[in-house]
Amino acid sequence: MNASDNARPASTLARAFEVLELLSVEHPLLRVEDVMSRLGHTRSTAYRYVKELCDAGVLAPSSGGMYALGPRIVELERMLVLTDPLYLAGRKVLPAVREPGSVLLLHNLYRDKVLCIYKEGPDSLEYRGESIAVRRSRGMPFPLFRGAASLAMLAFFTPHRIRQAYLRSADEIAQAGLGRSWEAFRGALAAIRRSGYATSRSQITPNLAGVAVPIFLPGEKKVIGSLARAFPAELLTPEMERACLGRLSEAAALIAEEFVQAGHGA
Amino acid sequence: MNASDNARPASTLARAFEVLELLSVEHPLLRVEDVMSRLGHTRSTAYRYVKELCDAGVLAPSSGGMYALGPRIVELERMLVLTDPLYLAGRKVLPAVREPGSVLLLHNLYRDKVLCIYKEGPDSLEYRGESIAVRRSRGMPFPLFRGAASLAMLAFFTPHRIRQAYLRSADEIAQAGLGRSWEAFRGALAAIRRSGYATSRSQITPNLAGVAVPIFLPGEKKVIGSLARAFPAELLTPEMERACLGRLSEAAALIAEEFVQAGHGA
DNA sequence: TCAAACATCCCATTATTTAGGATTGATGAT
DNA sequence: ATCATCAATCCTAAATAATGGGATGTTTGA
Repeated sequence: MNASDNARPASTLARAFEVLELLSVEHPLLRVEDVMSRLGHTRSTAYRYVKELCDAGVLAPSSGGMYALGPRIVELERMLVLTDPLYLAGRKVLPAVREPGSVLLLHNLYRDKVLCIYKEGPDSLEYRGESIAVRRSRGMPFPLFRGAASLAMLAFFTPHRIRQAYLRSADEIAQAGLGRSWEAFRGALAAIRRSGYATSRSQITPNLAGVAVPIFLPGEKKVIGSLARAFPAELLTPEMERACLGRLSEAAALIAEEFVQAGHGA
Repeated sequence: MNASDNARPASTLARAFEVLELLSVEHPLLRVEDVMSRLGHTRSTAYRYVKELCDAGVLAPSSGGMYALGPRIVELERMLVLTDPLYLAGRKVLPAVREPGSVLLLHNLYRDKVLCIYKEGPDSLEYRGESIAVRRSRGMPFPLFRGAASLAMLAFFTPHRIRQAYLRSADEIAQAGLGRSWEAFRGALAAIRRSGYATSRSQITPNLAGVAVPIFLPGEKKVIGSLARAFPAELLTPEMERACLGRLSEAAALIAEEFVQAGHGA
């Protein structure tokens, strides 16, 4: 859809950060050759980027000319764990409000992605003797258009930003079943806003469903995240949705309250 | 000692990363004003750095013109937890070899700092009814010249790198009690190499002592980290040191073995 | 000792960053 | 609503740093 798709990022910093995008859980090591071929840099430039990222500590030489993520990441993540108001609020509130056997998930916005930042509960749900793994955990990114946790935030974007998102990702939105037209999409989100919560079934993991509510700052207005509960898909009846909603909303309000307090800590 | 201390870093990437250095656990928020005043940038430049770091996801706007660390950090740290061979090796080996009530710590090199990357055991040690907190945990950085975990790595640097470290940090080394001269420092490290392990007492936390061994790649040679055990200072007698050493060395060898396997995983 | 792979250095050319002020955009109080 | 205040972006010529291509060091392992 977009004409200029693989255009060079404008700034040096952005180009350097592209190097980190080459890494993934499946391929945690990279060679300078990769930087050259995949990003179209010359040898000198590739080595310079890699060196500077190493100097910054976000990349580190491994063995045999390979590079991996560096220790600065670990240091920074520790700061985040000790200071991020949303994470701290979740950590404080969720253990107390969680019902035994259930799984609660806290999510964050991340440009046009959604990031899971906290999971409270077991790593799998039991249903009829089967065990369904809840793969989400801190640090996992998700698409903005799939899953209850994402929709609960998306629906409360400003109208302008919703429009932007549609224009950029109409095809992805259609694929996710959110509507094949702007009208349909708009309608789907309006429905979420009216009911105050979002649901999804098997959108990301088969047999797994979710109910999610947005988390607002106490002064109503901006969404700072979403709180979701995971269910075995067959268990999530409309009655269950409503039963669950009250507790989730309460918890979301508590989190928002704690968020404000933690945020003032510095 | 160094003449040109607060010289401008050469590259824009390095300058941009300086912004992240302004953040700490105590001050997790920064204003653009801070970037201007503390790093000596103009308004435009400060805003541009902040914007580009936000675009990269390592910084994120908070409220009221403040900025905090961003979600990309969390995403990257997750990759590290799932792929870092040293961390994975520690996680696999240490729970099994740890004696009840003891605390084992795994450390990493990080340019000229040392980073704790894994703790196995309780958050505090009990001794004579008192509870001594072991503050180390994943992500905490430590100076290269203090603490057993650091010394166990430092001593096995190449002679050239040891010399470099001395030239750059003679004063810090003297303060840490590692010797007031090059000869003394060299001697202290030689002693550690001969015995194969390092100890420290109350160097970082009062009443806390440590014994640490380096972790070598199986093909002898490069240090990839260190394994330490924390003790109440009064408990760490010379006999205890020796008793502890065998177990630590064994564990270090196991970690090295696992490290190689994990490293080949990709 | 040598070869092979890995990494850095060099430097004229080119493209990006920079400063500084004007402009636009958000927020909140009156 | 309207204005005042702060936050953030936009604009330009001049200053500065990034770039590429090849030569040159540096490890590593036979």
